[in-house]
Parts: sequence; C-alpha cells; structure tokens
Amino acid sequence: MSSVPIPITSHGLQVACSACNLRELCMPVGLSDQEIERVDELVGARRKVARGMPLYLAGEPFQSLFAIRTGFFKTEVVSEDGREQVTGFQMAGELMGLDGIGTGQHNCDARALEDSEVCVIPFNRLSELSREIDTLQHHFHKVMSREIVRDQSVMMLLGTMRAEERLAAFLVNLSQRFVSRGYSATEFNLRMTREEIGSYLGLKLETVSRGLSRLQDEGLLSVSNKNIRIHKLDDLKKAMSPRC
Amino acid sequence: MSSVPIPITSHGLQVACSACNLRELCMPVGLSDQEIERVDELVGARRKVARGMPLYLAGEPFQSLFAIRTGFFKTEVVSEDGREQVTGFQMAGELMGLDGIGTGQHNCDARALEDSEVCVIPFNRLSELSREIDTLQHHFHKVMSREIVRDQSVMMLLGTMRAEERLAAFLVNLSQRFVSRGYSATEFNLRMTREEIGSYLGLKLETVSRGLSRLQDEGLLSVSNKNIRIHKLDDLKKAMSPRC
DNA sequence: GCTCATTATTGACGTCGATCAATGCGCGGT
DNA sequence: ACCGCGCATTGATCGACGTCAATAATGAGC
Repeated sequence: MSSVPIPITSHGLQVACSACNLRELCMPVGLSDQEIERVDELVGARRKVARGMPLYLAGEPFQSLFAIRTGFFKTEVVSEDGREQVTGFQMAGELMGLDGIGTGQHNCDARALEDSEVCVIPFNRLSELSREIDTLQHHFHKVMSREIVRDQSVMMLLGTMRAEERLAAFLVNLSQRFVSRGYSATEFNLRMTREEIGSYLGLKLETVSRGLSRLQDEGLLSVSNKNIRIHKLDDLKKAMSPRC
Repeated sequence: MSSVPIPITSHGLQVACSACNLRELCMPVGLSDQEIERVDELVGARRKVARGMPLYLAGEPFQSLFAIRTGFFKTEVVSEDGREQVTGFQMAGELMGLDGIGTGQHNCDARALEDSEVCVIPFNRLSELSREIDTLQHHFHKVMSREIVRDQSVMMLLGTMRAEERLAAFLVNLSQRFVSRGYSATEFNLRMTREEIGSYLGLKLETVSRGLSRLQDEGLLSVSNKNIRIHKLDDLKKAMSPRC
C-alpha cells in the first residue's frame, strides 16, 4: 500500500452512514428514512491515511470535515516561534476539522497515529443539508459546542492540575471513550508516544514516564510500554483530585 | 439601579442591530436590507448586568446566546473538586454562551467585571433564521469555529509558555482587541484582578504581579494597578517568544 | 470624605517538574 | 528474522514558580 494518503472515491462496497456502526456517535438520531438517505449522499468519499501521515496540515484550504471510521489521530498546533502543542487525540466516530471553518484554512495538523480511515464530509454540502434538516443542524451545533467544552476542560487541566493528576485525568478520559465504543475500560493500548502525551498535558516526556511509573507503584495500574491495564479505576478517578 | 440582573424588554430607544456600531463584530456583512430587518427582530431583549453579577451560571438551562454591547465579562469553569479556571475575558461585540448548546445547560459562569449590557439572542430563533439566511448560518459557524481556535491558542499558551511569556501574550492580545474597537493599543485599564489573570494564565497572583513588575523593569511598559501603558509593543510581542 | 476590606507588591524559602545524561528495550521496516 | 533507531525508563541536579508572610495602596460603600 502507498504511504501517501490518496482520496478514495465512493464505491458500492462501502458502508453507508445509515448502516454504519458508528452512526450514533457522529450522526443525529431521530432522522426519518428519507433524511438518512440524504445524509448518506453527504459523505462523498472515504480516505485512508497511513500511520504517521497527515490528514491535513495547518494552512491548507478548508473544504471538508472528517469523521473517523477506524484508527486514531492527533491534532497539533505549531506556533510561529516553533512551539508544538498537541490539542487532542481523536478516535473512531469523532469529527475533525472544525477549527478550519472560521478562517477557511486548517488551523492545525491532523496526523494518523495508526493506519486509519475517515469519511470526507464536504462542508458546503453539510451546510446546505443542515439548512433543510433541522435535526442535522442542531446536531452539528451540538458537536461544535461540545468541542468548545472539551477544550475548556483541557484548559482547566493545564491551568490547575499537577502532573500526576493530569495523567490520571488523561487515562480516565481515554478509558471512558473506549468504553463508549465497546472496548474495555480497563485495558487498552496507547497509540501515542510519551512525548505526545506530554505535549498534550503540558509536561515533558520524562515527567509522563515518571508519573506512569508512580501510578503503577501505587498499584492503580500496570504499564508496559503502550499497554495500560487499570486495576483501580475508582482510585484513578480520585487521583485526578488534589492530595490523594 | 438594582444590582440584580433583570431582563429588560425591547423598547424603541434601543439601537437596532442594523444601526449598531458593533455590527461588524457580531453580525455578518453582506446581508440585504430585508435580511438585516429580520436579524433586528432576532435580538429580543437587552439585559443589564451590574459589576460582579452573573449573566448566567453553570448548570442553568441554555436558551440564549449573549452579545456584549458594553462592558466586560469573564467566563469561569468550576470543576467538581472545586478548582476554578477562568476560560476567557469577553468585551464588546463578542458572543457568550456557545458552550451551552451541546448539553442544553450552561457549562460555565459568566460574570460582569464592570457594569455591562448584553443583547439576548434566543438560540432557537437564531437556528431558524440561519436556516433561511445562509450568510447568517455561515457567519455563526465561523464564530463557533473561531472560539475553538481561540481555545486552542490558550492551550498552547498554558502548555508551552513560561510565566512572563504568558503575560506578554495576554497583554498583546488585549491590546489588539482594544485596537479593533477603536481604543488605544498602548494604554488601557485591566478590568480583572491579578488573581483572575493568574487563573486564566495558569499562574498564581504573585507570579502575575512579579511578571508585570519585571516587564516594567525591562522598560516594556508601565503598570499602575489596573492601568497599563505599553511603551514598546514590538518588544512585548518578542517577549512572547523564548529567551528574550 | 472616611473607613475597611479587597487588591497588589515584595521577600524568603520550598517544591515540583524541567533539564541533562546514561542505559535498555521494543518494534517497525527491510 | 534481524537490525537499528526511536522510544521509554530512571537518576541527579537545577531553576521557575508556588507558598507563606508581611506590608502597602486602592477604591468601593457608607
């Protein structure tokens, strides 16, 4: 397989939104059959992105949103003076690209952390359709709003939490998102490096490593490289709060 | 005047959106006269909020967005364990409440830092109207997207910058926003306390105070309590980057 | 105009996380 | 299957920011 991301045009073999098992995650519920058909047409293409490759880069013209079908991504902002900040990790069913609407250009890099596949959602078609289907419009507004709320909770994390608290919060968040996708809450593989975790949490990679070792020493979990086994999820949640 | 925020119903004396001097800031350009008339009807009421009083509180049902006509606000998230994080400072022409759309409840407190007045924009009416006027729809999407981008740049600040860099970035940002409202870029009054600045920047109030003193010692600006006079705006911008 | 609580400044000291460094290991790629 | 580099772990030291504390200045409210 080529390592260059190539747009794949729609073909019969692909799963339509109406039959997609991620439907509850990225599409509104309560659409009529007729409306669902129109949403099916909205998703024009699929696109595979190999591990390490960008889905889009900051500065590229914004045209589409992307819904993750399979795989795992990170989004990353690079400032003028070269500082890098991972702004999020995205998994199946989540939407990427919302930050490009405002300026017409993508504001961050989106890069696959494992071989992935996304649905391409042309934004102007989404706009048109959401003018006609108010359930879709409202759903889209909710998704954007939730992204704002998510960002605010990251601000809270970065602004007020200690290193170990940030790590606990990060792992609990991952755990919950895996659960809602039908995976184990207590065992999963990290797709990102310690450095990427550190960038997201405002820490250096050594601090991330030390923090994980510490949580292991405390018996809350086991770490073996990228594999995480949470033994005491409740205590891990408590570790998000001060002095525990 | 009562110190309790009371909804004020619309009356003839009020400035319509079509005649509002903040129009370029909160409304789309390029509407037809007819469309502008309909937008005028969208803003049902004005509301005065006295200094220190909440415009809304986290947990309250979300029904409307608010556009600031005059005054100054802060938004603040309080976590379950009692931690407080100022997520932003808002001034005239800026929109508040977007974070409430996702859950139907406000996600943060919005509090006036000085006596203020806002336009109340019922969200369901905005939704309806934006289904009919696509310029309005697109403008609204842009505003939400820009909020996401703004939050991401705060994440960058909190995740990668040193105390003095954060302060410089904060002041430069304020400066730019004052300029675009026709005020001086180099002299303005802070409406918030050192503690509120600290909460926003992920610092303690003493560190904020020390940082301001340091920028003053370096000759970049003068501080006298809430009054800021920037002497070397260019150098202040440079102070946002490392090793300067 | 006065008063007092709030806000701001500054100093001394402690601590958490960054930095520098060395070693080991795992896994992706051929 | 093997190779080699990227990734992870751990230790020692340093420094930036937090904490604690004392004082000063401001301005909001009476």
